Amino acid sequence: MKCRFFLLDVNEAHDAEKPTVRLWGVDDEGHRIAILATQIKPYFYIVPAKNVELKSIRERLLKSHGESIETAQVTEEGKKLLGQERTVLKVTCSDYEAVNRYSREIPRLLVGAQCYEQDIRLSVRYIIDYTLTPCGWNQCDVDEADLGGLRVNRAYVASSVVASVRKEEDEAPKLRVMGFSLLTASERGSAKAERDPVRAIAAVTNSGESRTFVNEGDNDSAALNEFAFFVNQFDPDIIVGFENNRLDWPYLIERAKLRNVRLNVGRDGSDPHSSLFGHVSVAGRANLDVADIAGGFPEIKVKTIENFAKYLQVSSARKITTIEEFDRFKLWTEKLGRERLLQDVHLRAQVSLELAEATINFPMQLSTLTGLTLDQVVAAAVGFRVDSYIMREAWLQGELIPPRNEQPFFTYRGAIVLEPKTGVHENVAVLDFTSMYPSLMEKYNLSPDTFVKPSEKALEDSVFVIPDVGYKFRKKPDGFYRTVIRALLTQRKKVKVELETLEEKSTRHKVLRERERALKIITNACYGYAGWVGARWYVREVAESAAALGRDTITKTISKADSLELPIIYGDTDSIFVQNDPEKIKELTAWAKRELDLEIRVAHKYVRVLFTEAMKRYAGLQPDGTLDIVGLEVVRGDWSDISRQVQERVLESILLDRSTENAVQHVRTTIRRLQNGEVPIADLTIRKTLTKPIEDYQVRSPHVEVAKKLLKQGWYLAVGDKISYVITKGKGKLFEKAEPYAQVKQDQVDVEYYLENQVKPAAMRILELFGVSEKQLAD
DNA sequence: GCTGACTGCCTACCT
DNA sequence: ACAGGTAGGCAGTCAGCG
Repeated sequence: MKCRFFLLDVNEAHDAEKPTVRLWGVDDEGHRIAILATQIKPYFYIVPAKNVELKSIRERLLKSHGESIETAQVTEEGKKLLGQERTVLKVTCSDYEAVNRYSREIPRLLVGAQCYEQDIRLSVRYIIDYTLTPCGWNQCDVDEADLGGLRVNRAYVASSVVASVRKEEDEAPKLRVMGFSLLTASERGSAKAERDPVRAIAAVTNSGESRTFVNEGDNDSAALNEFAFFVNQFDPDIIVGFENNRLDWPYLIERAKLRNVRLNVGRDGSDPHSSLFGHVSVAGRANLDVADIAGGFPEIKVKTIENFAKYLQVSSARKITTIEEFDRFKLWTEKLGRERLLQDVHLRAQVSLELAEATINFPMQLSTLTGLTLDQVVAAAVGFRVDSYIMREAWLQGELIPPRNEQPFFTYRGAIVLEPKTGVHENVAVLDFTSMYPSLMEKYNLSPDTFVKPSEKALEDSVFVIPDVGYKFRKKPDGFYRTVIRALLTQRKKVKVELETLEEKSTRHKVLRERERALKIITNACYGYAGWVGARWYVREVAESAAALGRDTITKTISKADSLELPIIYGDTDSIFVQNDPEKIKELTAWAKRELDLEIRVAHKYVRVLFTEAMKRYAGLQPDGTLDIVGLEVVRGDWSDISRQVQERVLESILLDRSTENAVQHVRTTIRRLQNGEVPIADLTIRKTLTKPIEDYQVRSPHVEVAKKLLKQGWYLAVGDKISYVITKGKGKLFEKAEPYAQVKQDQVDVEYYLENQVKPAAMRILELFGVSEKQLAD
């Protein structure tokens, strides 16, 4: 029989006798299903040195591995190695161990031979080889099988190879989603799993169920058991939480281990386990961390669940309040406090669920596009998303997938940034080259397989010579990156065309909008990927050439604008800010299309725009009356709110009201409030991220010293955490006066510091352009 | 012993 | 753990200084 299913998760069955890939999903009728596929066996390729007789290799190989002839099968296959057609040996093994054993021995056994694709896991292999569509519909012939302990409605054995059903318009089935959140509290510092029991676990489902498993005493076994039972009973397809990968799951796993409780919430009965991209994986389900999704919203500076909820305006957003970790234990010991905590943990689960539902379309499209499962694609960094996407492309083209190997790293010259014309400019247009780097890579065929090594000879006419760096790339045939980028650009164009024809509210429009975003993200990351040492297709010269062509492009464009007498105010990488002169802009755009074969679009229009002397920092008034603030303190997460607010008001006064006087007045008022102790501590807090382990820091800086203090007090801190501190009165260096913000009282604040090093500099950065002196602020 | 110029570390930003 | 380019704060060093 045929089974058509929406693919949610893929893993390997380690308990099976032979290598088995398990596909988890939801079928046409809404049944949760598992398909066991044993058609595929682990394999790898051997690329022998050139001019070596393959037959003899094959025989030598089988002879030297006498004991394993039965376990390996060697066949010849035509593949490409960086575009070069090669006949290679495919070694199919009975298990992984054999893959590892043979692929390690082969270079010793056969001089000059190299192994490929031995690092690709079977589950990945399956998705690639059969072009499966995660978060999409797939089908295959199946035979019904015994459930064998799997927690699904139907288990099957695949009797044919699984294939994706290319019907991307099809909606996802109705999926069961569960949000959860953990409450912990400790008498001193952060709760530690080895010491402090779970206080409560809240779970909320998208079918309206809501449970909170409370543990009042020291023994949390019951709460853990009940939670695991509830998960299995509700049987979610998607599990979400906020920072659940980093905090909730590891804590639960550790407590379960201590209490000897099974957290067997996987659909195969397994426990959650840490997985490939530093996330926690639950077999057969997609466990997602909403914090990872929040990471894709750079406009949210401090990635808390509260901020994310407010930003997206999910329905429970206004109910959510912040309870400091500092206050939690005390609240837990009080009756009312405990009620509040329980309400809070429930709300967090609820908000996680709402946030996931509001944002999940994009990761789903990204999953379909890249071939990573939903949980993986959410957890994976950009580089690995591109990696996954192009591995599939490589396989489709018969190109061998190179390993991810360690290599030396050199930086190279990047983009050009222009010195801005300082001051206020009226009526300005920002012109952008659309997808400049990928377009240049495509146009000049920049690719590892077309790159002409300095030692190689090439006919002058047959190559592109890259300006400035002098690298050469063959014009023919199409390079690997060219085919990849072309495919991405074409797909995106197609999606855009279809979007035009759709109702904005239709489901398909929503899906395609996210699909277009996914295509855009992957396309634009190709340049960075090519220059990333971790990339499988890393060739520095490719990225370096793209950067050089970018500089050439923007330089030529500036010359052209000059010759058109179109004044340029500023420019960065692939954009130039010019006087909004539609006629001349039209001419420039036409020139770019004709001479450079690149598209320029008007990305922004500013009624007025203000530049300080610095690059990458400006503020513009948009036609709709809102300010677009770039690079300045207002948009930086490491300045106190009071300085950001004052600078924003200054910019508003100047750009919107055109009144320096109002700006100055506002600064004076703020200074007075500060001096009177009327500015709350929260607005004085400075946040900085810990970017490495404490012991790796070479200097003593405020946030590092505060982090040390917190660690000493027993708080749990990890790389990536934001340290919030306030500068207090006292003697010495700033790092000696910085204190954890939750522990500072109003009268301890070093008002002088906030005046001289926060508020005044932020305000003066703008005001000094208008001849305002610092003295005038004090009046 | 203090001051100011300068350097390097560090974070967060821009395209 | 996609790239390089840039701003700007703070700590620390060191020359110069009656």
